[in-house]
Amino acid sequence: MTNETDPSPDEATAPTLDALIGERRKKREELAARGIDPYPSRYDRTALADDLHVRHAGLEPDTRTGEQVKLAGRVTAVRRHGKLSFATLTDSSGSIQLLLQSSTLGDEAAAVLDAVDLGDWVGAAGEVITSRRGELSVDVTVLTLLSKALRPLPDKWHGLTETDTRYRQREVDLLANPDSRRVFDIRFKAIAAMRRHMESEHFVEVETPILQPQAGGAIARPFLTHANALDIELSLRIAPELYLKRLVVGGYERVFEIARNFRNEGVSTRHSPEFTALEAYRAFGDLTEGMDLTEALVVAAARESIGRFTVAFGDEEIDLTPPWPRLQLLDLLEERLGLRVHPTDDIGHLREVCARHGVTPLPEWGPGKLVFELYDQVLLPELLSPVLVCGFPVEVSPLARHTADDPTMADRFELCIVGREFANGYSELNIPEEQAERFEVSAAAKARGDVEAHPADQAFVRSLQYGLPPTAGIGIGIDRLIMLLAEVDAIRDVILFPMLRPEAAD
RNA sequence: GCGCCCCUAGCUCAACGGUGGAGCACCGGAUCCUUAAUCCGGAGGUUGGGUGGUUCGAGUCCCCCGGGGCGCACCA
Repeated sequence: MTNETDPSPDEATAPTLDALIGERRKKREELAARGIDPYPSRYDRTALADDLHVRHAGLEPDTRTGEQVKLAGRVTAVRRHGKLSFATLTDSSGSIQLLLQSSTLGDEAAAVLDAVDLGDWVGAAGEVITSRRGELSVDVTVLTLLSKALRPLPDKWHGLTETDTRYRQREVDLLANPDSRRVFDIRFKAIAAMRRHMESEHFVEVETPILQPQAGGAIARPFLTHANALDIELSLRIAPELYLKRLVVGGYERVFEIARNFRNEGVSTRHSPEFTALEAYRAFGDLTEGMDLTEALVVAAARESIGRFTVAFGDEEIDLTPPWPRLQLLDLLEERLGLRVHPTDDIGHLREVCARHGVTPLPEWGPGKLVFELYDQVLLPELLSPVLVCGFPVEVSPLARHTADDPTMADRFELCIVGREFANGYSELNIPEEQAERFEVSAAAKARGDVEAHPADQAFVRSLQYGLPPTAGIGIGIDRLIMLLAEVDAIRDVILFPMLRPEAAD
């Protein structure tokens, strides 16, 4: 059975990665053999790296502060010089240099230093000093291993570039690539800022169903799933809108949800099947309050995530400083096209205008959709600075209230920046009969095979019959907003764990 | 869905169709103020997978499969 040419697993033909992991495992066992626990249960840190830089800025070289601190973080660099070593410790706040002298280090700490690898979590206790070259450091007397990293980290200088691995192993991306960390810091600061703003405006943050019997509130294809207990088909929500408005009916006059939405559609640089939107509803308001709130939220997000109101977009510099112009869609189109269009225009004429501007009309498009497409394909891409575009055709706004003096137009706005839509809002349609009629129209389209037509939602219509007060509603695309603020051009770069095909089993 | 491109050591990258290399990381040694430390030595490879094809010869050219990226279409 034994074949002499077959290498045994222990020999040097084992894969290199296994060898590297084996090396680190060996060091861990050696420490354990000396009675050092490689996985202690806790460490009482007293300072963060960045605190020390702030508190001890501008010290002369070779200063001893007398301040004793205990730091904890990952070892991200080691420079050994015989009896003197330097290491870089990185924690959530930043990095600081550790200075380790064999003369002042205890036996145990010296053993830890010998066995420490890049990526290990350590605790470092000692005095805050500056080195002879003037770098703020901690003169370590006790070095404690907090957790051994068995797998080697990516290149300390080049980091991790392969996008596949960056997305699949985001934790490695985050610890190896400072820019990745920067993007997500912006994301979560911006979301926190928006949440604080909503709270200061007395909005209540609520949770509505993600698993819904019928996905509504937007025009999109849902993901489908099955509930075993009830033996029913369910959809993952495409928007929280209908449930949030039902809460306004129920007396929550100001509600919002930071909602993960799911749309079973194309994946691209700007589309993720799973994305986040902030939706908010404010009773007694109309379009004006919706625009005020949208502007305030984006401004708060920018101020508290990046600390400025200018962002780069390609070669352009975009200024987000409020107030933003609020302009009528039909006026903007008139200016851009050189003629005034309206949903009551002859459909043949509108098709011709579309064709003239490079918009190919589909046969099922009504006049409102034609006007909307002129906006979407011709006007929108040219709106680089923030603009609140007001007044959209009712035909493409099935949940919005129609304008007082024009039944074919809705009191709806979109926020446009860098040629993209960032937010959408309207005065909510609260007349039950009118909502029911609009549902009938779209349900008929659905019955004809339009998979994206909005389904009729009787529970929602019944809710409106109890009375929805005049209400302003908005939705802000969080992922795209973060892309704008962080100046990245792939939506996957602002989503921690984007949807990918499963890794191969091997 | 369609088109184009990418996949080489743990990481970052080289290699005209002609013996698969380097830097970092790793291992051994030297080094008491370094900071992408340095110096000496060493080890590390099924070139994403294919007992598919062409060729005297394939990491390289062709085909199939897998994964990813970008562009177009749908969508926010």
